[in-house]
Amino acid sequence: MHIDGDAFFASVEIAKNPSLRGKPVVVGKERGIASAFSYEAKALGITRGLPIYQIHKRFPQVVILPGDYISYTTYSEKMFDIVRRYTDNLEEYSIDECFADLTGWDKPLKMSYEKILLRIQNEIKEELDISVSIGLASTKVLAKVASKWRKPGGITLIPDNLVYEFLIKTPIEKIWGIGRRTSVYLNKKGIITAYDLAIKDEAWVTHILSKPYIEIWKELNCILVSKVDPRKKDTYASIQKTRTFYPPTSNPEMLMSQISKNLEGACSKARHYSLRASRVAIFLKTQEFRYYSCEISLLAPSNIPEIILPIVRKEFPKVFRSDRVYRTTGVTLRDLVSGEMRQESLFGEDKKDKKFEIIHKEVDALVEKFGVGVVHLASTNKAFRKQTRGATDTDDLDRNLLFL
DNA sequence: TCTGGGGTCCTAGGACCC
DNA sequence: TCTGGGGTCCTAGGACCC
Repeated sequence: MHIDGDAFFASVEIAKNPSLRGKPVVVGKERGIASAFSYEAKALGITRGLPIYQIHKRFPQVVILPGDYISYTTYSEKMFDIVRRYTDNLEEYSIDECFADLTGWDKPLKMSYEKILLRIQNEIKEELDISVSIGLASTKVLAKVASKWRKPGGITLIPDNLVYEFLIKTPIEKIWGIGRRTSVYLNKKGIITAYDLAIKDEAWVTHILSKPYIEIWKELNCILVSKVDPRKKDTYASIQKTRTFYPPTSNPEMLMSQISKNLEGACSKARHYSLRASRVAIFLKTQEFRYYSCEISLLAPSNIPEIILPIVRKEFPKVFRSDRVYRTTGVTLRDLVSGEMRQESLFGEDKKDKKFEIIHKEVDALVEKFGVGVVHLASTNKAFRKQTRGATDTDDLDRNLLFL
């Protein structure tokens, strides 16, 4: 089974404040683009990623709200708990989607599968006042096709013997895991619908496509590749912080300062989860949306920006060129290891690390209490100043900054 | 669509080793 | 050295997802 919240963020906003029901609602004010919208807003022609200022101008009647991620998380957890009344084998796929394995539960529950889906959908509606669409099939890829079949509020079962009848009506680009690039590629090979792919033989598929797509092909043919995985995800493989700024710039100090801010943010999150990065990647994105990146191995895993920043600064010229104009910077911490640091270093950098660790314990507490940015690296200062419209260099003096 | 932010997984090719 | 064959590790980047 795959459950998908209908216009989830907007639905939660309406559940929180029912006077919004029936109105076009858009969430994403704080990001400057529409990240979710109600069906009424969709009917006006609003699409994902549409800039908020344009929505404001073109559709003044639209209610524009900032995202309230704490509420979304609460609703999400409640939704999953309702599903868990029927099976423990539930995989939380994203904030508004989950997979659950109902195999065999029809007998003990003394209900048909369809009845179970209906019950789940009703309980979510009654208790949370939000609508979901549900799909049921032999594999995750097919269950996703099913849940998308009729939105909002749909329930769709795809038994194995009817799979091809659904796939023949499904354009290949609608399949989970097949994006724009692969669709274009497959179209050129004569594959237009999901059915066209499903009926190819394995030799053809392995010759033409790589591993993830071979798995999709199997799942389209009811061969289960990806099991429902109920393990709660409690850690990260990587932590990324990025920021787009306006206007775009070629100024290396400005860019380094943005990277410094990215790094501080990423390290702060890593410390929160007791994770340390063994590698760190930085990237610059140009006006033309071209990425330039590089990756660096650290001598010892760290989550201390003061330790990592000098290393990053040394690598910065690898990605920077003064004749390019950049709009976004980003930092990714990877190869994260969890737990306390223990390893004694040969050259005693860990002593320095430990000192900063003590400082950061205090700084993290201050940030917790007073908000992001109350204490930050001097190297990040330019990036913070950038946020204030019309700021000038003399603002530094007004801010009465303390330097560590 | 002039396009935000946070993730995951996979592959090609180079460096290096025996 | 004008070089065979097999393997691992690392990095950049592609593609996709929500």
